[in-house]
Amino acid sequence: MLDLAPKYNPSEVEDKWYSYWMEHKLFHSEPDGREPYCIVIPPPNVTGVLHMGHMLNNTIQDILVRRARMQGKNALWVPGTDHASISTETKVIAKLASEGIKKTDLTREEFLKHAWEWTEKHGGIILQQLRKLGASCDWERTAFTMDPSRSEAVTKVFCDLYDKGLIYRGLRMVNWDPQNRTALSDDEVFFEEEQSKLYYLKYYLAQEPDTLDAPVGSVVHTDAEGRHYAVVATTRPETIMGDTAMCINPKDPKNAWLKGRRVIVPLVGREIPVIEDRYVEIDFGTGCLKVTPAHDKNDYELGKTHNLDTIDMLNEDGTIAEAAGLYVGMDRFDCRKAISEDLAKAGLLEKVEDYVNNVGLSERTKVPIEPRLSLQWFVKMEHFAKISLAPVMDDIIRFVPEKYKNTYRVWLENIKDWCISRQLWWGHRIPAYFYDNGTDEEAFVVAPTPEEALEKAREATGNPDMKMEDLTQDPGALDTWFSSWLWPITLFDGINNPGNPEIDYYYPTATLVTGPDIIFFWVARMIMAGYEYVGKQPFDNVYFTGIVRDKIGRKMSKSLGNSPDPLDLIERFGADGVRMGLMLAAPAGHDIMYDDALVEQGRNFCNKIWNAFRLVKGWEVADTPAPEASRLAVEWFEARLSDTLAEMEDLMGKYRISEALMALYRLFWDEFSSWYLEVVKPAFGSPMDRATYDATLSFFDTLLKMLHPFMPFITEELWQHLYERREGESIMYARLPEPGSFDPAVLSRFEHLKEVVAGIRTIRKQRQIPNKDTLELNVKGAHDATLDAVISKMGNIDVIRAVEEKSPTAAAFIAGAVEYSIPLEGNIDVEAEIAKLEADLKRYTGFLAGVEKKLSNERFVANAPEAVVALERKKQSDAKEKIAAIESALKALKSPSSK
RNA sequence: GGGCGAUUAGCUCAGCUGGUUUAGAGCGUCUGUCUUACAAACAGAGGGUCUGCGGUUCGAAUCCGUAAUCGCCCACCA
Repeated sequence: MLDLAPKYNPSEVEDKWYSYWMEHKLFHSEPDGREPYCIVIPPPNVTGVLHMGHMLNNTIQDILVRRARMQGKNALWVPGTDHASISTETKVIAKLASEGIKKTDLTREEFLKHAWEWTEKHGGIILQQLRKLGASCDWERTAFTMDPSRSEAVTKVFCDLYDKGLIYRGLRMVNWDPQNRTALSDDEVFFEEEQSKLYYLKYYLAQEPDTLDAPVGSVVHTDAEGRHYAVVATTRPETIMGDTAMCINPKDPKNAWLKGRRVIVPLVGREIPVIEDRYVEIDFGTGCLKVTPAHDKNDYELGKTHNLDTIDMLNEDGTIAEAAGLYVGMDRFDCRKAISEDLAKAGLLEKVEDYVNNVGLSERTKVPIEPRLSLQWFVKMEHFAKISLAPVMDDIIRFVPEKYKNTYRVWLENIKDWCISRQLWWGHRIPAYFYDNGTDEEAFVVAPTPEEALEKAREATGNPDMKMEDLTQDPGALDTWFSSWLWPITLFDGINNPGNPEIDYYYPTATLVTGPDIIFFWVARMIMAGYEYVGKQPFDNVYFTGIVRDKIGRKMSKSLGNSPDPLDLIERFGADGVRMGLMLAAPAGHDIMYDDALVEQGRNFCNKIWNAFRLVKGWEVADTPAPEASRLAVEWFEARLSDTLAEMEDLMGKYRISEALMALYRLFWDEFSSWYLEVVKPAFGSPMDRATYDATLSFFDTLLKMLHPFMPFITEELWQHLYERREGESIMYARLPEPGSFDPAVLSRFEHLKEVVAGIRTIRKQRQIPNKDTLELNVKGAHDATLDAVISKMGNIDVIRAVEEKSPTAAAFIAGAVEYSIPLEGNIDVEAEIAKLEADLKRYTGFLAGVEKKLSNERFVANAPEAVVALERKKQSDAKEKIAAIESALKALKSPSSK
């Protein structure tokens, strides 16, 4: 016996093989004459650590890449990381804060120094972790979204889009994150339900009329002194300092008495007009709306329509600004509390109700966002929407699962301009230069370098003496996604150096594997950039993974502590086991409920493969003729292998990876180990004939190749034991065989055989007959003797005899329409046998009745396709035969002679 | 408020354009077995009428309608 441990020990082989692959540069790819197959990694955050989502996502990518490689394609998987502007900057600020340093105390350069240090310290950990998983990335190509080549491209694209009129700068209502003090795009805001309050505030009339001429239906509020007021319901009383109007619906009878009047903002004392707009819902609250154009999107629109003043009363950190006049410097939420108390004291608060509303939160910091009017940079999206819709709808880019096409379409059809500027330092700096000391917001030029900017500024101003010091670069950085959307292009230098051999060869990439949560952020935008800058789709297929949840369906999160550490799992179950376990449970687009039981199954499978190999390699070989049973098993398994190869090809083409893996799992475990190996296994101590041995090794070889994309380490290890091979060779580059043709009858015959053997085993078990004891098998009916040699071996049968009638003392079972029986010493339990047969009889009679009902229906026979009718007739005759066999068995049992 | 998707064995899922057996798999369960590759295993068994209702059809898990439940996306009415 070969010296292999009885259990597979992953830790002994994983690092060894990963080093081997690296040492021989087996992951590296260069353009050549072969068909390319390229995947670009969705770059994880540079300072991130590996979590279960990455495990799933990267396992899928590795499977696809390894499979392509084994199909003879030039496979390339490009790794890299994302600078993750907001996320990283937030982390750096937190780290500095812990050292007592405030961002505002630092210059831009100082801050960036800290950020780079942080990036270098934590950066790339995640890529190291991916190696543990077995990821076959071409590490020589590791990229970073903020390295010089990528940065140059980003700047270039910004300038180009600006020149094309697709980027503009404008004053807009944007989502403002007061913690990070930056603008966010709409996609970076998520909404959460919050228990809040609805405050009803009193707005007194500015001028008390002598007589109030209120129309019918008016709801007029009058206080104890007879003064009139309107009531406004708001969730944000702290914004009243920014009120510049009150708005009613022109068709609202309740508030018609307010038309044309002016009211006084409570506490503030400012007079504001009552305006009318159909935007106001008559039935919400009191039908009166306070209008704060500087701090609400809809109010801003109202302000524009009605020419209202705008009072910006919040600072960028969310505290109350000078312009408010009151509560200056107080935090917005403290102010809400204070103001509601003050309003109550002043008798200006009518009532407070509990209210559930949706609050927009910053995706990164989770703080409530503040709609804020500010000057930002935007990408016009109409053009991009136009060029990117059709390719997905027409399946030039195939989405798996397909349902996301819809999501994509709806988003593009309602697209809004993309706010790309962030008031952050960590990121690509906006290449815009102001030349008027910041006094004129319009006085800027956009250029890739300061030198070119100066040139342009001189031209624009007609002042040839302008100096570099007169230019001020926009302090802002670009949205991270403004670099990510170029990823598949910039990895091959397709912006700086268009038409170069690499971009021509690898682009469009084959498949993008990512989560549906970034379909808008990233997938859609890559498609846009792809068409704009290369004129082609960035990828042919997009595979959307699900979310990894815990076994009761909760998202994995740090706070719940329900997220296992991937490296710990790899330690405990082996990388192959973890990969296998995850993949078994992960159909495309389905969330996966993670449970250790899954990876245990994966580990067990590794062990099964390992032990099957130990068995095979432990055999002695002799030049003897092959036994009949072995010959038949080889013929059968060859067919079975081809069958599964074809099935897997089909499933993988549809990205049904978990099903493909399951097919393979069953092939290896049930068919190969439980049947094939058991049939060909020589008696203890006996050698095996060479023909069967060679066939078995060749089967094993094919199985390892089929398994390799899913389980790279164990397959490489065993493949090495299987053959002598030269240093540098690897199963990674072995060719996956094409499915051969086979006779389906070979498979169906073997399936029947399994039924017969199972029948024999059941009888053995029921009667507690040891496997060692040989038995005689009697056959009544049209038995196909082709596989008798196998039946004999697997059932430990010494004689197979055709009989006219079953012996009265034989235990019987029916397989197909053949009655098999095993003569036994002593009496059989006639009652039990009869009961079992009668249950069968009932079942088949019922089945036959169903079939015959169909066949006797003239309309069925007339309307159904011929093949279907023929099939029903076949079912009918099969059932009849079976029933006849059962009845004859019953009759024999019931006849007095058997008692 | 709008849209999309789901509901099949204890659990996780297949079942593609309606007809291949009155529905399949893996895991789990139950019963035997330490049978020299593997107890992380072997052998055997049980388990669902396809969420409810209605319809179309010769025929429905599969198509249509409807109700319920769940999930996701978009919008965000103060």
